[in-house]
Amino acid sequence: MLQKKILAAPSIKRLPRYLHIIKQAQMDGAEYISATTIANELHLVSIQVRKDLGITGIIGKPRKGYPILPLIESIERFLNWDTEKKAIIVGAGNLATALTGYPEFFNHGLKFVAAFDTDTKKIGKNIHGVPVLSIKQLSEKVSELNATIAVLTVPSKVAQECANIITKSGIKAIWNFTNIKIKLPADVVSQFEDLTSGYAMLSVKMDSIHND
Amino acid sequence: MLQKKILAAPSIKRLPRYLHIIKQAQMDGAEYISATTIANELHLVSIQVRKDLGITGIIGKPRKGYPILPLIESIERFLNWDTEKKAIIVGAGNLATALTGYPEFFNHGLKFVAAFDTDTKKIGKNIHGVPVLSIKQLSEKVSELNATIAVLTVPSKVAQECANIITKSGIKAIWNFTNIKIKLPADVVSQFEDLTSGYAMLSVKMDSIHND
DNA sequence: TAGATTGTTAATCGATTAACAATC
DNA sequence: TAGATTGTTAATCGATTAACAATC
Repeated sequence: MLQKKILAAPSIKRLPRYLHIIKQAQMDGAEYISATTIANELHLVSIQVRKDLGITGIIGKPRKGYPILPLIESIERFLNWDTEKKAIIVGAGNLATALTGYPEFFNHGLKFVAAFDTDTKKIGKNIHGVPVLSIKQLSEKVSELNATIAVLTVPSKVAQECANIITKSGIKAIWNFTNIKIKLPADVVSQFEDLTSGYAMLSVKMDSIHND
Repeated sequence: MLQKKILAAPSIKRLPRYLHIIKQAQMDGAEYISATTIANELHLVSIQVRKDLGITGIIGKPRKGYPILPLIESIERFLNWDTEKKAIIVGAGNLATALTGYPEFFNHGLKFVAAFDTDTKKIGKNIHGVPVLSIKQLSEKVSELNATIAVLTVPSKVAQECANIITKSGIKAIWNFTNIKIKLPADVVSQFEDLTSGYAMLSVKMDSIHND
């Protein structure tokens, strides 16, 4: 199998933003887009965009830029956004409702197939068409539905406990929205999403303006 | 005024995680906490924690670590989490419901005072005790309520338009949850929160496991 | 005391940016 | 042609990590 090239984490995080700009250009009827155009839109420098897009292997044309169609395909392939991935969401609260209703995920292959909760008031209902089930059914349903990703949106107190249930079910990827760094077996990957870190950044930026 | 020291963005983003661990230790009755303890909990190396905590100016004790009480105070002061900040939320959808109901923000000085929307079905109601008002009232209410932060959770199509309304109201800090890089006057700070970048990271991590 | 831990200075590592020839 | 843009190699910058004396 062809070894996929390695890209630095900051570069990977920028790719979705590039993709968004490129798709907009496509909808505007463009066939090519230059690194300069993308960079200007995102307040970056063009050399950074050029370097990041190097991973795609798509050859740009001098004076025109990159051909949009293969560029989109290549970025989506790199991100594995070209294949459907079935996800469960553990904790059927407000954040789960926000995430299941966010169209960007669905558009990029992430399909929520079930939500799990302990609250009997929630079980049996559904959020954005996703059925809410008892957490006791998790393992059974994961096998049945072939889910490969678990999104964790439970209160932090039960985060580790839920993570254990998830890993027992055979799921190897956890998107963790709790503020707990959960302990996982070595073969399980996870992405820690910390909303308070963004708030910290904003607070510090606000303060620094006054101290210039 | 004493010039506040500058800390790199990655360090600032780690501070909330440290704070969380330190507060847990405090609740467990500890008076001191070492960089080693924090690092182990977060799967980091102790030198990194030590370096980051250097910004606080709190002097640690050899063999014991840092005194918890002043350490917490100092981190909170650095992040400006020790003062109340009034925020409005623009777009009263699912994400707004999740954010206004997230206790971590409230605990760190972020108080939502009003939500704004264009949907007449939402206007007049409230989300987690926060009144939903017409976006037409935004400017007036910002002055009246002394809000200093706007959290932007509207559909991307209207993101720039809403940002314009926000900046006209005099607000100088925008926490942007849309996937649009909005254009802002130079004196307005913003924090761009991109949920798809986390999804990109998770997808790539999942893929790399199989290609080892 | 021995040894765990701190704080600081230096070294390393990795990401960003610069330089520039090649191209259409 | 002139000039905007690419792709690649080299230089710079900044964050992380290492080293180590000081301390309790």
